Amino acid sequence: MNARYEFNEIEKKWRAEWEKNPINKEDDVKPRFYCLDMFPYPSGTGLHVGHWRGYVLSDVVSRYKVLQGYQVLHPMGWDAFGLPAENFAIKNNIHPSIATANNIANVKRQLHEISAIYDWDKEVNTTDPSYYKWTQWIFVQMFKMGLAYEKEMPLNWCPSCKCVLANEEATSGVCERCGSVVTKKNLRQWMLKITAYADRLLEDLKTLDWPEKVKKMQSDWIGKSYGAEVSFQVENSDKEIVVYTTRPDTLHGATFMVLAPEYKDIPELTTPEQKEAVEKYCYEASTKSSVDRMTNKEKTGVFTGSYCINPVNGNRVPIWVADYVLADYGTGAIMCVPAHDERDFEFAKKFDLPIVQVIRPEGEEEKELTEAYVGDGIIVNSGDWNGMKAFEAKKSIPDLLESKGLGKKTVNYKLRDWVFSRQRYWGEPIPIVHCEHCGAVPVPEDQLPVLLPEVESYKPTETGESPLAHIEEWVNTTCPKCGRPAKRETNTMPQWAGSSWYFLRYVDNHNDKELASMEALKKWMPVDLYVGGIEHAVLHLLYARFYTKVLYDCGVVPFEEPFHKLFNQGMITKNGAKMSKSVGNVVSPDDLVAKYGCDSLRMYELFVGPPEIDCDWDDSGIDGVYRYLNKVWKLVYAYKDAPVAPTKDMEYVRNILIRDITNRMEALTMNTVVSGFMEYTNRIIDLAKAQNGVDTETLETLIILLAPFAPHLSEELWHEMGHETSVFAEKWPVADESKLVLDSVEIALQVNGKFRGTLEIAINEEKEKVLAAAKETLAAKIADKTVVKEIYVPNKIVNLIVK
RNA sequence: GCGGCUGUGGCGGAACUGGCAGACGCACCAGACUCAAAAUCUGGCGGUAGUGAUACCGUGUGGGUUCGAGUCCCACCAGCCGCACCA
Repeated sequence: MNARYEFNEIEKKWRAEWEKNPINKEDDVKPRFYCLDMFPYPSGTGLHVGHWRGYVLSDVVSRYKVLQGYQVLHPMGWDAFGLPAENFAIKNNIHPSIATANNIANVKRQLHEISAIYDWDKEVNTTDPSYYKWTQWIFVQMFKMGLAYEKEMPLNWCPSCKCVLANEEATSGVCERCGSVVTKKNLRQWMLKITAYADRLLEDLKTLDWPEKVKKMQSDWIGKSYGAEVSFQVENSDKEIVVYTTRPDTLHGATFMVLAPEYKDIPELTTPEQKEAVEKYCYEASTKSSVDRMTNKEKTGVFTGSYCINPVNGNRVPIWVADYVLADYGTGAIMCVPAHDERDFEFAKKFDLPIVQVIRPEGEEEKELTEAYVGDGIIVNSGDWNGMKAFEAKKSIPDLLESKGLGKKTVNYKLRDWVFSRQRYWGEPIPIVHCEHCGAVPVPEDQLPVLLPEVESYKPTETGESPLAHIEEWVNTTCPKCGRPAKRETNTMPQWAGSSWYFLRYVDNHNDKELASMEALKKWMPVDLYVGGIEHAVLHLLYARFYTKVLYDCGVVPFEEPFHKLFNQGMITKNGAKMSKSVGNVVSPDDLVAKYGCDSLRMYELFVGPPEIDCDWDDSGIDGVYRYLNKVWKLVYAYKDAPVAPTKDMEYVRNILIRDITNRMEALTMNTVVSGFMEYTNRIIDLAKAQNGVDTETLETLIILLAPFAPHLSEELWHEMGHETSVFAEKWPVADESKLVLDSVEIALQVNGKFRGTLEIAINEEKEKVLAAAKETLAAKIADKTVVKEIYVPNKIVNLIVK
């Protein structure tokens, strides 16, 4: 054995060996564990130390599970459709598939350098026709189920990507990918009816072992609310306006009504005198970007000249138009109760509309409101309803209205259907043929995949037309139903399409008959641990859950939720900024591997901080773990050949090491696992020096425990200990509780709650003896005082209260 | 604006159900080895006062509960994240 830790040699050797003889063999007797990373987009920049953080974590868990006797599925693949490859293609006139293949090769090389135990036979690539055949197949099923439909409507349009965006991609009115301000464009698009699954997507969140933050973000995004639709008769007309409200208890206080500028009946509701003003207002609203509409919160609006009748008290209610009402939520019309809604209050003040208080805070007198009161209270000024408790009435009134034919109980969601088509080249073609006679016809399943054709220009157009639209020989086809000439759908799918089901494909990735066999799905799914960044809290994770539920409904998968446990690793920044090529702050793992070795970098990635918290990268800390691994090497080198019999003290340290490392592994608090290793190794070294030797079991225990973290070093040391087989064939040790019982314990001594020293006592010593000993030790501090109270917590603390 | 999370040395961070705050590591300082440096090893390392044992202060701020609070409760401040007029 070399006296020095030659990581280069060792890592090379064992990497080659593991590639020949994988440590994670197929074995149907063992229990199974599916540990999944969010698969990467194979970017030209390659991986940086931030990517490694998640991959190391999942690899450590995978190896830990192997040691615990599981058969582990830990696959990797490529989310390879998408804009960067396409933009690169436009710039350099290289086919995206070529750039993608190059990038994959590079990233794969980097992944080999962390020695993650990926099973490359399970690799998937979303751009591979044998993969996207099934992405298209799923779309066809959705079409047949009525979940995929076409619609023309104003959509989020990114002027920079020249492409429509889903609502999830346009939060805050800004393009999720490039940060451009999103505008609206009226286009015919394919939509997926994710709203049909809103309730199940919300309800099933409860069953998931996910960070509460992510669950909350999803439930907020779905945005379920309970309320009522109420019909208001328009004065001197047979028209009705239906509004949605979550506060039907305030109905008597509705003093005006506001319609969204896009509300369809506005022209008929507008009086001739108001016509010009209303048309002008609606036109201006239509030209505003959603960012303007959001940031400019100053209320604006215009009166239509018409009135409707409040159904519960017969009052005349003026009808206004204002852009603070959203056209696509609820009915696009609201009743306004300025006394009890902040926005309505502001509007009423600005346009001098009446404010009628209908809720009085309990225990307070009625008084003039200086701001909207939105809390609970007693209903007043509301006829029969007076005296009811508002928040209780809120639940019962919808039924009351329903029985009188004035409205009905309703539920609403913020979630909108998913805009699913994109006007770009590098994506899955949507497998639909448009026929003049038959309408939209899905490509028959035996003709899938619809291959992405070669194209002369990848450039997106200003008009919202896909680059595929110009390839006539591809576009022109025949209708699968009637055989007459027809045209192919030229939009492609969003990048989310391929990533919404890839976790299903890993379990049976060579299957050309179905997307995955029921048997393989039952065997592996759902994913036991899913590791990835928080940025997908709503997007990918919501879409993947939706896909899974759809596939469950068509009997293709036997479960409703794909990811049992989710772990979000924190982002790694450099100088406070997200690592990116354009900022020039990318820390590449390659150099660090060369300098310190893969094992050191793996451990440092975990040691930088709590794994779920963002942290700033600093190279200097890696010296600490590098020194630690050297220490372990020297420890084994120094003592392996002359073992001593186990001592009581050493057995204690060994078992507490096992216990703490295991507990911390289970909690995924990886930074404390590493510090635990350091702490207990220091204790082993001190003891070894004091007793002039270490027992073999202690050294071997340390080596096995360390194996998931520093696999090469551990494997080498394991063989140095004289073993012929892999350390990963060993069993993760279990702490022997009997060795953790101490004879004596050091307790803290306090006087009036202040720390005044320690005392060594026999474990579970009698109270009287401990107190006597404590008083003796503290004699000088309590000499001229009287002890008025004695507090004794067994094996922990004595606190003497003196006067 | 609403909601959530987080505030501990020069830095990253420990502290299980309230019980010796600052584990572990980085950086730094001193010493050993060396002609010297690097590497390595040993020791020190929250603040103030004192030669010293020691004393007092100290986990964002202010209150409270408790024998005892980083940990529990109330109010506030700061930072980060999410949502963005969803009626």
